[in-house]
Order: sequence, then C-alpha cells, then structure tokens
Amino acid sequence: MKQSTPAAEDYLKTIYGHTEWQPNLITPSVLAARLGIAPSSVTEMVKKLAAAGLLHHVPYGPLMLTPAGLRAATAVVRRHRLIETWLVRDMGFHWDEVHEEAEVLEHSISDRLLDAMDARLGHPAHDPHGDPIPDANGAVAREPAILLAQATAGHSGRVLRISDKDSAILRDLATDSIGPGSALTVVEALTVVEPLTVRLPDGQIRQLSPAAAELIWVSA
Amino acid sequence: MKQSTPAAEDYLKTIYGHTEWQPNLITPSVLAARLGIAPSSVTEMVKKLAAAGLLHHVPYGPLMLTPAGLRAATAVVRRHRLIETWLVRDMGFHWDEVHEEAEVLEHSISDRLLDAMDARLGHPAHDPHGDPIPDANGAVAREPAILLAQATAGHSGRVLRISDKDSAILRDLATDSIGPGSALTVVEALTVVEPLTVRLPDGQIRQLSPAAAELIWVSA
DNA sequence: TAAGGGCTTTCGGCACGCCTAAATCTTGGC
DNA sequence: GCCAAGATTTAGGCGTGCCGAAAGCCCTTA
Repeated sequence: MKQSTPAAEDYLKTIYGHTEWQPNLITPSVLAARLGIAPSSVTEMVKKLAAAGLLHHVPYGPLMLTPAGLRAATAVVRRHRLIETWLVRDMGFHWDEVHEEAEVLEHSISDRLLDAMDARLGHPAHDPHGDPIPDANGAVAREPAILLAQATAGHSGRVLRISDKDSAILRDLATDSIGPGSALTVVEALTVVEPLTVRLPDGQIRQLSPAAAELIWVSA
Repeated sequence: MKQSTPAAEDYLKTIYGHTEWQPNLITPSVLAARLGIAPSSVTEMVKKLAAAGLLHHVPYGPLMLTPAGLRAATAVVRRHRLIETWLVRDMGFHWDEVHEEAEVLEHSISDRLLDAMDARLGHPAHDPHGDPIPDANGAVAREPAILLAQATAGHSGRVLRISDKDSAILRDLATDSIGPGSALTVVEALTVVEPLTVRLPDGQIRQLSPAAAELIWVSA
C-alpha cells in the first residue's frame, strides 16, 4: 500500500471526523462540502482510496472506512491532536489558534518527532478542545457525550469537548470562561426562539448562541 | 509576488547554499544534481523564478539570486536552521538526525510558530552544525572560515561549522568528540596520500578522512 | 577555424488534485 | 408508478512539477 498523500489523509480524517461523535454515514456531497472542494473531485479521490483498500464505496452510495482506512485516519487524527496539544502547552498558542497550524503540520512531521512530542507531553489523553487523542495503536478512549444544543433543562455535566471548527466562537467561549472541563447546568434548553442558558459552578449565568450550542459536548 | 511553493523554496535555498561559504556561481546542471532532479526540470523552474523576479538568468548562463530572491532564500534558511536548533535543544534529536525533518518542516510551519520557536530558544545565532541563523530581517553574521581540507599544518582554530550533507560522517565526528566549537590544531595537512591529522585540546590525535575534511570549516 | 562534446533548452508526456459542464442515477412526492 | 429534483459520476481541462529524448548552443581543442 503506497504511502498516502496529504490530500488522501485529509479525506480519511474528515470521513472519520464525521462519525466520531454521531454515528452517521457520510455521503460524497457532504464530504465535498466539508473539504471545500467540488463533488466531482471527491468521486475521483474516493476511487483511489477504494482501490487502495482504505474505503468501501458502492457507486452512488455512502462512504465507509475499511479497517485499514480507519487505522490511517486515526493516525492522522492522533497527529493533529498531539500537535494541537503541543502548540498550546509548549509554544504558547491559545486553543482557538491551533487548528490551522495543526492542519498543515499533521502531514509533515515524522513519526520520530511525533513520538518525541508525545513523550514530552506525557502521553496526553485529550487535546486542548477536549477531543480524545488516539494512542499509538489507534485506540480511542471516548466518553458518552451529548450535544449541548440537545440537552434538556436541568442537565448537569462537564464540558467534554468543543469542536474547533469555528475559532471566533472558541474565543467568545474562552472569554466566558467556558472550556473543556468546565462544569455547567442547563437552565433553559435551546428552542427556536430562545438561546440556551447555562449556569456555571460560581452561579454565573451565560447565554449561548445556537451556533455555540452546536459545538459543545457535555457529559451525559 | 505570489507566495512561493515548497519546490521554489528548495531551489532558492539551494542556490543560496551554494554561495554561502564559497563565492561560486551555480549552473543549472549543478543545481539539478544538488536537488536530485533532471536538468530540464531546472530550466522550467528557473524560468518561473526569473519571471517572479527572484532570479537573474541569461539563457545558457549561470544562476544568480536577485535581492528579492536572496530575501526569500535567507527566510527559508532561517526556518531550516531554527527548526534544527529546536529539534536538538527541545526535542532530544541528535545533530546528525535533524536535517531531513527540517527539510520538510521549513515549508510547513507558520511565521507565528517560527517566532515562538525563536523566542523560546532565545534567538540563537547558530544552528547545531554551526551554521549562522539569519535574523528576522535576513541579516547573517558570518565569520571568516577556511575548509579543514585546505588548512596547512600548524593551523589552529575552532570548528565553526560542519556541513550537514552527510549524517554518517556527522555521527563519526560526534564519537570523535569533534563538533562546532571544538578547538583543534592541524598536525598534518591533507595530501593525496595522507589523511588529515589534528590534535584536540586534551592532546588527543585524530585522523580525518578527506570526505570529513571537506565538510569541516575552522576559524581562519 | 571547424568539429565535437558537454551543457542547456525545448518538446511531448505523466501523475496529482483540483475544476466546470454534462451525463446519469436515485428517490421522494404526486 | 412515474417524473423531476437532487446527488453522483463522467468527460474534458488546467496548473504544478517532474521526466526522457531530441535539438540547440558554446567553447575548447586540434
């Protein structure tokens, strides 16, 4: 199996990411949207990945990682998350600034350097956004979580992860002192007309936009 | 001027590297050999770099960096050498293991991360091989140096730099306790039939192969 | 000074990864 | 049960960066 290119790694990582927190099959058009490329480009790459044994794909059907594809995907995710953790812990980056840098470096660093980072950081289990870091064998320790947007009033829990898709929202949350590990209780659930309201441990009340509530996962 | 690609950066860096220690003009075929690619590929890229104002080139003539090309080249060299320094000082790499990693990362890391490394390392002036690290403005502090292969018997000086081209030789030198900063005196100059002999400060005598003597630069 | 050898360049090709436009397939709604 | 909207795939193209083969230039040597 020939060594994957950065583009192929991005496809696999994105397919993996789609099913990490919600068990949905991904379709070519959704993948294209996530990668910001044309659907026809996806068709081509999918053919190559399927030929390489990394993807199952029946024409006009959804995409599924094979065991080999899953291994390759978790390896990339491991790189990404270790790099993010390193950027925050060692290099003075904020957790809302690391995504783009990791997006590039995940395709560049050697296994040797990755191992050195991992050891230096003490084999961390979670990245700065709370996402679990797969171990060197690809095993992922995932905790049951629910999306804050779907939590009902009265739900109490810790913030397990906050998606790093939108760094503006990450910055707002940071100024609101909400981050991975924060305890909170839902005061008012999200509705079509009302923002979500949560109470922090110190009694403070925060209102969260629907967009923010869609990015935050709390313990069940 | 549009942003350079990794390939273009490699061309500029290599052209710069050719004249850094010996003031020779580089020709397309030499550049091709250094990059490990076909001469015809060099012709193409040279045309692009010349069009971008980074290179002077008259057909069938040698290659010269323009001021803009020199700036671009020193920026890449700065990245390369800071990364090497960081790998050795922070990540536990040996000085003979850093070249390949830096070769890749120099094209990937952001200015933000580069600045963080630079600050963390205390703005180092030299990399692990003794090569000067250009500052953020591209200025390079270079000390007069002569190649050990050309030093005459009796010459005394410090090792200023050891080219990182051949990591096997770097490893041998490390076991011989010869590295940047080492003081040494030439006992017997290199000849066609004799290896070079040097004395270390503790009185120990070392014989160096012609290949090694061609990589080591000492203070004049 | 003319020829030949060594560089350099030109030319046609290829792999990759992307695009748009035009087929083609699938499926939900009537 | 059919049909059209929407998703997917095919077809043809483009830019980048590489290749080998062939043509062209330069210059040394006889």
